[in-house]
Amino acid sequence: MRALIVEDDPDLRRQLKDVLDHAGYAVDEAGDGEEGWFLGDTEPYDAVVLDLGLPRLDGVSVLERWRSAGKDFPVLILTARDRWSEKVAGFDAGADDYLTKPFHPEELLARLRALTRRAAGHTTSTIEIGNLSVDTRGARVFVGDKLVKLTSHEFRILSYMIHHRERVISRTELVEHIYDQDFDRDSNTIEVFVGRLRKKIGQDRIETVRGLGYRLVDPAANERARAG
Amino acid sequence: MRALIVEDDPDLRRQLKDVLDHAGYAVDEAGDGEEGWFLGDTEPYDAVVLDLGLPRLDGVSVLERWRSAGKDFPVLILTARDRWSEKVAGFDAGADDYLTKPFHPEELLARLRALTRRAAGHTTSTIEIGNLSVDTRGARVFVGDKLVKLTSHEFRILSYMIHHRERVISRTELVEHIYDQDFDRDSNTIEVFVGRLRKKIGQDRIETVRGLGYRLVDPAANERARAG
DNA sequence: GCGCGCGCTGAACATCATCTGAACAGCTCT
DNA sequence: AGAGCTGTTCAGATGATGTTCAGCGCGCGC
Repeated sequence: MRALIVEDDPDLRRQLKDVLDHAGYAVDEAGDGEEGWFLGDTEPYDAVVLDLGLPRLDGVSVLERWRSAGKDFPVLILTARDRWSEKVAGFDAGADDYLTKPFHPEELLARLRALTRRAAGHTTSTIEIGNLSVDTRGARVFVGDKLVKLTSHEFRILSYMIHHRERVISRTELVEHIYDQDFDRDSNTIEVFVGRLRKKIGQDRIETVRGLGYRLVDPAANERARAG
Repeated sequence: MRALIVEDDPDLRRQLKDVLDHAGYAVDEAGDGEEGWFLGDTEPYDAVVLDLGLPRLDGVSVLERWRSAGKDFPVLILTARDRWSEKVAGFDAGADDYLTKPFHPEELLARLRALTRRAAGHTTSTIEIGNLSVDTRGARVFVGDKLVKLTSHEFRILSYMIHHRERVISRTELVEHIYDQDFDRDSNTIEVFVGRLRKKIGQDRIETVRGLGYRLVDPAANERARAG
């Protein structure tokens, strides 16, 4: 974890650095707003501790510049004054947390932990096979860069297949996962859907294994390894 | 946005509810730890305000149970006492922010905004998609540079959608986050609102994904690459 | 090579989700 | 109480979507 401290009071800055150092952060320091802004704009920090009263460029402005430049690291704001209106301004400029001096080192660390913990919780939701990519949250499918419109059931089937890639999936397995309990067992609905899917995403992306079911494959990788 | 208040003092609870109501949240209330835990375990909240001193089950325990059950909504902790050791315990139990009584309503709102904003992966209080920009603080919406007047619920829906941009949002998800506990589940209110929204911000900005729900998109970016 | 069945496909059909306009109800402000 | 705004309900229209069906191609076992 890499942290930036922007604080003009040398004593407090030193104290902050000690605390963060001790907690295992790699710490950079800045003594005024300009320097702080530059560092934050340049280096990839995991957390920033920012004083509001700063020479050369005040804290809220620094924060606004970062945010409008797309920087999204968590920022914890410090101030000596306990004025709620300033806190509100800080929050709306994009701060994630706030601490009033004097504070207890343990509390600063706890807040930083909370911030970095939450910032880490971003996961992707698109699965790819070859140049076919399925965005499971957005319910969208791309072939290359081209958006393909699928109906609800088509998407469910493709989604299930791509979650079990390179495996043969039987018709009944599909039926059981697409529909609830009772569904007419002999019906060729699945075949119709697979047919429509093939038309939309490309014929060679879904292989049919006669007597067993279907398999989703990467057509480009087919030439490479062919066993039987 | 839907919020839960867990607070045993009836006066303070009423005051909190008023503040959040007025800010456009759909608010549920709980008077003790057990009830609060149950609601948080059952309903999908976007933010929780949790008192630490509670009858039946104390706040830290409630929070710990939620977190170990995988609940990841942002939690803001309240306490009358200014004891930092309790704050630290709260943070390490999984709290995202902390406020000491007495507090200024504006500050509570600012902190909640910061929490929900970050939980959705955004850093500033105005969120844009294409030339549509939503100021979550001022509750104002612009198409290009033209101000659009939205009613309270229209704004709530658009606000929730833009916090979860490029994702399909089901009708029930919308209902659960726009309204509090008791609401007639089958009603086409949402459809009516979406229709009115489309009339105000442009037809092609809200796609309907049949059988799944709606998706807020940038109509200009139809051919462009995908997001993660 | 031959026939059997499995799987494919196009079109027709039925259904269901969603949209839309309008009316109604509730609240606030004067 | 009345006017205006907002949220909710309702019913009919509409079109996309799921399902069925019948005919055909073709691989597979014999």
